[in-house]
Amino acid sequence: MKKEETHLFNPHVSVDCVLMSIVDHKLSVLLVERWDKRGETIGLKLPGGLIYQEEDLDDAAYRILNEATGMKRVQLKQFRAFGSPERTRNKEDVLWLENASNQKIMQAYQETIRIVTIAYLALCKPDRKAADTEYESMHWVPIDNLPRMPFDHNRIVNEAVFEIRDWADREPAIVFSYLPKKFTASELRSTYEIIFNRKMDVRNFDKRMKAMSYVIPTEDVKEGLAHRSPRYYRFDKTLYNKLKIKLNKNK
Amino acid sequence: MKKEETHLFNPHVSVDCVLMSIVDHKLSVLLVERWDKRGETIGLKLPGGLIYQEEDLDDAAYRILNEATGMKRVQLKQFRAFGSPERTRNKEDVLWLENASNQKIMQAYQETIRIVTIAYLALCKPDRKAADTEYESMHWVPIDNLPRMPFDHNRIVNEAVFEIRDWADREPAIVFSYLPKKFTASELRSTYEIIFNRKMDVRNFDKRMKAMSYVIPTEDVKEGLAHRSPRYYRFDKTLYNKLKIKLNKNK
DNA sequence: CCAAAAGTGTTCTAAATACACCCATGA
DNA sequence: TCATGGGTGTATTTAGAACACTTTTGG
Repeated sequence: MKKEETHLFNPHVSVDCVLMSIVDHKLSVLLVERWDKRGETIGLKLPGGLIYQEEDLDDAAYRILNEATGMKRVQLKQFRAFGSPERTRNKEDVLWLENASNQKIMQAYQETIRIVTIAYLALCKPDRKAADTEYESMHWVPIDNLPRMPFDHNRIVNEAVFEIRDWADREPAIVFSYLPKKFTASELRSTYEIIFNRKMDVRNFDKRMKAMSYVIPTEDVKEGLAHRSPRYYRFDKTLYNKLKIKLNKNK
Repeated sequence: MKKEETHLFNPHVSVDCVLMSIVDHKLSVLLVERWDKRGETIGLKLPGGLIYQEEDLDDAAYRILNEATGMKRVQLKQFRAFGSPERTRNKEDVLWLENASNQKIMQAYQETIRIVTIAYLALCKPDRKAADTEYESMHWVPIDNLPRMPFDHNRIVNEAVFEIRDWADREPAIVFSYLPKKFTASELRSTYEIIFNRKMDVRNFDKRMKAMSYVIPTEDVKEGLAHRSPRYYRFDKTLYNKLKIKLNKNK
């Protein structure tokens, strides 16, 4: 990391990012490889790390997101703090963290290691490359096939799955952060089906989609398919935000 | 505090509790007086404090709730972490905290004071007395008349107001943690009206209440009023929980 | 001409809203 | 007997769910 020498880590508070996407029609989470001192891989974990001493939590989340994926303009949502003392009981995890953050974490504690982590959530496109090298190797792992992860990362991901559904209900905009600029009706429907893990009726979904006035049909169609060419739609973020403000006024 | 000598504070993470109730028909927040070293009052703040080194966040929240109000069985919900470095820019606030926690906080930091706080929320009955003496003087303050508070407590309370409405929608049970064991239909309606800050139609609310099968009419009536005696209802928590489990299965 | 997905309406049910009058009680 | 809030039903609108067939296209 470029900033490593000019910033001091706060060894008591970390941020973990649950980046979700859909890969091979499965809701998946971005995990990064973890290495020991000799550069041997020792499993997968959520992208995350200690905050800098002078850094806001949200800023730390965006920094870590960016370091892991190169993404900058994704909408991140803080969804929960995890602070059980049990999180850091595993010495191996802590030793790894010392190594990764180039900092003696043990010394910051008189007695017990204790790190509270703030978990963030985003839905994103899966086709981004890591822009930085801290995480040379990132993997999209389907949520029904997670490895055992360090700290309480398994628990964090499980909670995040519930959270993403809630969030998609309240803020449909986040669904479009997964989709490309132009998408077909069935791509949008399939996205909802995978996030909510249930089939949705084609005609009812079509009605629902028509009710989203910020989903604009274009004149473009997707061609080269072995069936009728579907129309492309686009998400109008400006319109969405205007409507949101209007709705909030009624509250 | 009894435990002060046996537990070590973690000077990097605190918990703040937003306890809400209804006082004089206004949604109100419990604030406690803050004193300087000479015992002079220097304004109001949210009940909150540093976590113990070996204490889970939820446990810390319940401890602080209990110290402030004597309450033990209230349902607390973690709703947000606040971690801007700006929170602790005001030296006076930090000096006060050192005094209140009997601990040199400054020394725990190499450079800048930095405390991340996890905010918790509860709705409760306003008629509890403080069981402990850390907060000798607690005050219910209506949310539309908040004083300027230390750290970012004003912001925390503002966010909490949105949160309590969300929460009451998702978990109607919390509304009954404000009400006494027996309550009339109009007391329940008035509670909703005050939480959501809007009038609700009497007949529609009655229908809605009848749909809450866990709100059980009793044979008791409230007497001594200058009008028809209203029936008392009670909240059946066991039934509520059973129904909740059934509903969750459908998800 | 066949396989595969696109596109399209109606009916039913449930939930939320709007709306007004008589009743029981204590003062 | 009056003032005060208690208690009650219907009609309308809205949102969501169930449900099936024809069209377009490439192979």
